Amino acid sequence: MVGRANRIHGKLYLAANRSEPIIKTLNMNIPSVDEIIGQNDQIAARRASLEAIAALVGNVYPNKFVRSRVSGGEDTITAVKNSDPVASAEAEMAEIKAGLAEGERPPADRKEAINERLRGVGTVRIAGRLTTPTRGNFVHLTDGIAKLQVYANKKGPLALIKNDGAETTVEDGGWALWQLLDHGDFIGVEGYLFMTNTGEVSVHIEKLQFLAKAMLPMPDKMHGIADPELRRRYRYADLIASSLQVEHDGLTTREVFERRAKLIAGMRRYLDDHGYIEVETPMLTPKATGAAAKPFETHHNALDITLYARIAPELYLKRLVVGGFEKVYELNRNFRNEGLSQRHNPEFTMLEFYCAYMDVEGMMDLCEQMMQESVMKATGGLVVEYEQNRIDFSKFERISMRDAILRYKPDADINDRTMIGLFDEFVEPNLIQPTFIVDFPKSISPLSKANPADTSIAERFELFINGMEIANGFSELNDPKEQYERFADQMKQREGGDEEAMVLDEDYIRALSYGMPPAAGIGIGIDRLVMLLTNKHSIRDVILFPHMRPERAQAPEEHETIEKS
RNA sequence: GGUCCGAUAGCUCAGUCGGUAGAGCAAAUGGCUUUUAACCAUUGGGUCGAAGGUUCGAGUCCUUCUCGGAUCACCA
Repeated sequence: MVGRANRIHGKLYLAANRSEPIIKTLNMNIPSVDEIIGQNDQIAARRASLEAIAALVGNVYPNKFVRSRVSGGEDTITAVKNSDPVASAEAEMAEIKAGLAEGERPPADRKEAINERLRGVGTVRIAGRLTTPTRGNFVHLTDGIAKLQVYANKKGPLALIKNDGAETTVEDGGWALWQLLDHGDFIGVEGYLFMTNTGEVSVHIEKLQFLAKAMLPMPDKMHGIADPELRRRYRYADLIASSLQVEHDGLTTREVFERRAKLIAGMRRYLDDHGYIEVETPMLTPKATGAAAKPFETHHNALDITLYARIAPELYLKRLVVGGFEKVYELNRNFRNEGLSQRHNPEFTMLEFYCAYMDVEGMMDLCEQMMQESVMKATGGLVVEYEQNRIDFSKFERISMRDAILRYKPDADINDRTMIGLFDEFVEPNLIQPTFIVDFPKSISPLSKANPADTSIAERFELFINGMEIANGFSELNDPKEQYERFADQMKQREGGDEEAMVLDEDYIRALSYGMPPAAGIGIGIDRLVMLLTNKHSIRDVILFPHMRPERAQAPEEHETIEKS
């Protein structure tokens, strides 16, 4: 411990003499240099606790703790908390207490009957993080999902599990360890279940083992981490705060990402069940194409070529349709070298899928059905509250871009050039409920088939919800000659200064020349959909580790070298 | 990049008209040991984001800078 501290001290000594710490603390429980070298009283106290625990138990970072089985499964805190004996005991106690006056104790015989049943469960072995400060003899442990109260009795038999090398031995003295524990430490306990007077099932600890130390103070249990930057930058601490927090509005950070996982699982399930095959196409590509966006550039040393992080998997997936994958999807990241905003992260997750022999109408039907099923799986319903709106996924409107503009701006002068501008300004913010906008101008849809009835219009749709573009799909252009001409047109715009016009991909033209069946495809922005389902207003709140400015020192010397953007 | 708002104890925040730096929680010490958001008592903890200016005196007023948030423009 001392050696480690000295090393840190030596390494950072120069920085410590500057006016500012090299690790920016920003009002958070993250150590500055002073704190790392031990001048912060709270960290110093934890170090002292660690050393005292080491003297007591030996190895303070043991390699494992085997959680026994209560009813077939592993004894996680969640499993115990949700098990039938615990749930029914708490329900019965709640019923008893409902019939009692304020402060009145439950009848001893009824409580004893409950305890009798709880003892029948036998010994439980659970492990977790201490979520409440260790005053008194009750604390809560959490596995990140559920909390379970544990109880240590000073007088009762309370054994200490020591961790000496590979050996674990059991001795008296658990109370001595109990008194050294800090908020946030990990412990494992063995004991029996009992009912407290206040109606909470707890574990009466018979054996106590120390499992890991929290050297930094835990985030505030009432407020969590309030600063959005710190929540995103120190996501691990934010997630801990999720499990500690007593009161919160809406979903905790953990719940947001659980919901995200459910949505994605629901979409995979839907596509797998409908005969789609999941594929992975290159993320590092020689051409950044398939969408209108600026790419990230990198360099492959051995080949000595420039590669681009993909901006869309579209053209690769359609090559697979050419190759005979009639139903294919990819669910992964795309990268666009553009500004950051509430709705834009440099890397974002998109689901793209393609279905042979289908057109744009069929794709809209499919999109609607898939979204409904996966929204239902993620949230348990089809209506979500977002800001002041109630968004109803049970019906998706379809309206042409022209009609939508006329609805909100009846006197609009609509032509190919003005259409998109009018749409963005007057229509988009009004599209709160799920709405498919159809009949896009062909000129801005270079990969899309034209409508046979009106060749100036593309068979393309975009799905809008709460004023955000969520999905984009079309009948895929499969005429190689026309596709070549559309690319050529894009390249002309590019030369005219439009950096985001699409790049010609000759190999894709070759692929189409082998023949691609009629097909429809779609891309769905997963992050934005998650925002809607979790009532989050920033994309950074639905991405675990969103991109941030690098954390750095504020030392004056370094300011001069920082690029002004 | 433009505009607006913000930065005070480890955390969440007060700080009036410019006049000795505050609370709750967290921490330490002692007490208590079936508690329920955070048991009771005591104690420690601050270069008020940085630099400069006005003033007898600046957390407070002015300028510049840093960092963050909101918003606008491009983008999914």
